[in-house]
Amino acid sequence: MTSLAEENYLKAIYKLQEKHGDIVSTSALAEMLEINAASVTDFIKKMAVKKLISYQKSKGVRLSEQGRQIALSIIRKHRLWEVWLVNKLNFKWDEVHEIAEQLEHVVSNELIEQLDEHLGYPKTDPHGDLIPDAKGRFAKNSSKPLLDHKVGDKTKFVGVAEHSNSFLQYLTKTISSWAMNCWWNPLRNSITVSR
Amino acid sequence: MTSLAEENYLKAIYKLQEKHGDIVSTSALAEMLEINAASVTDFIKKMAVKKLISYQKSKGVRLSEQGRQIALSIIRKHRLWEVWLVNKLNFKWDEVHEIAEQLEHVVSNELIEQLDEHLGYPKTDPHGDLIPDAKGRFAKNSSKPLLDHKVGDKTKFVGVAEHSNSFLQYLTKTISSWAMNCWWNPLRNSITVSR
DNA sequence: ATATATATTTAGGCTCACCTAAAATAATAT
DNA sequence: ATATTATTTTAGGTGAGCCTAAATATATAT
Ligand SMILES: [Mn+2]
Ligand SMILES: [Mn+2]
Ligand SMILES: [Mn+2]
Ligand SMILES: [Mn+2]
Repeated sequence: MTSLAEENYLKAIYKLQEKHGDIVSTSALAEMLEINAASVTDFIKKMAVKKLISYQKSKGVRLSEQGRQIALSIIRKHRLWEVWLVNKLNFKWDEVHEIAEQLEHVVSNELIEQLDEHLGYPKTDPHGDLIPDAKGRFAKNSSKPLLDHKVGDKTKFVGVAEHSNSFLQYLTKTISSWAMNCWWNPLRNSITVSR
Repeated sequence: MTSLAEENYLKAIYKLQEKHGDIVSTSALAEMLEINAASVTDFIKKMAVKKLISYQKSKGVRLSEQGRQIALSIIRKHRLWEVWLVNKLNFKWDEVHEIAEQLEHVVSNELIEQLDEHLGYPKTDPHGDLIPDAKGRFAKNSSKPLLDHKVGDKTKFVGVAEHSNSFLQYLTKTISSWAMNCWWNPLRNSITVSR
């Protein structure tokens, strides 16, 4: 069984691999998890023994295939719960992350598959992030960054790359409805759109 | 903040007080929680310091008002989640307890109040147990044990006092629908009914 | 009342997941 | 190439929540 701490490490490593390429440093992990670097070194050594990651001393870590699958299952749960909170319980998109951080650790395959059905098999979460399927596969994403569009282009807003509550609240205030025409946003590179 | 372990202790103490009166013994608690009695002694001493319970050495424990309120909030969450699992996710009544045991520990008042609304403010859970409101108050219960009825009486089945999965599955097989006429059950005292 | 059985507490220890301080290693600047 | 700085690891330690074995207190039987 994988512990709460392990799940959080796996998710953090996954996200850092996504953003900054293959290998993840101790300090990057420590910063993301808000855990002391010495503790991180300790913990990743144990995770390596369990084959959740590969670890090269003083170099960094990378998810094993097993570790990657677990990380994806956590991300799947997180995003499905966010959809539920927004679509069924009427939460705003800036109110769901902390709650989903807790719900993502509930263990039950039946639960998550029933939830998926209940929600109508959504492909993306309220922030536009793709939801992996039960086997960890993503649908392909046809969205493009807002900066790839010219002024005057008509396009559909589907999600954000920046997830801070303050930015989400800013967008909510600035933009009146979810599906709408887009315009240039002062915060560079923070909105993605699709045709 | 109250930890997962504390929440489980509080809930167990509450249930034992309900059933066997005021004061709860170390061994009863140890048995219910499947934790060694020595560990329980240790833990309840700390809970007493935090004023969650009162504790008299070698006598037993009793919930403080604060402890009782926390216990009730856990029970409220447990039962609301069970309603959700059955009514919205199509689980059977014998499949929800273990999942609710996890969900009951998720912390968010907004979440639980939204959930309550989403479910239409149910008064009872799928097993007929009353759901306390946000302030820990129960509606009054007009149901009566099946044994208080005579053969031939017409009555409405509303819930069970015995919660084991095997018994729930037995009932599901034996009784075809949720609202129905009742008859004597071989398992004494295990069904409650109301007019 | 005394012996026996049962329940409870004390004492000492363990694992998990964290910490700080110091040492070692790697990266960067001169 | 050497000094300085930043990163990573090692060493030692902590608290939460559990354990077993032994000691003590309580209940029951004779
Ligand atoms: Mn999120
Ligand atoms: Mn999201
Ligand atoms: Mn239950
Ligand atoms: Mn129930």
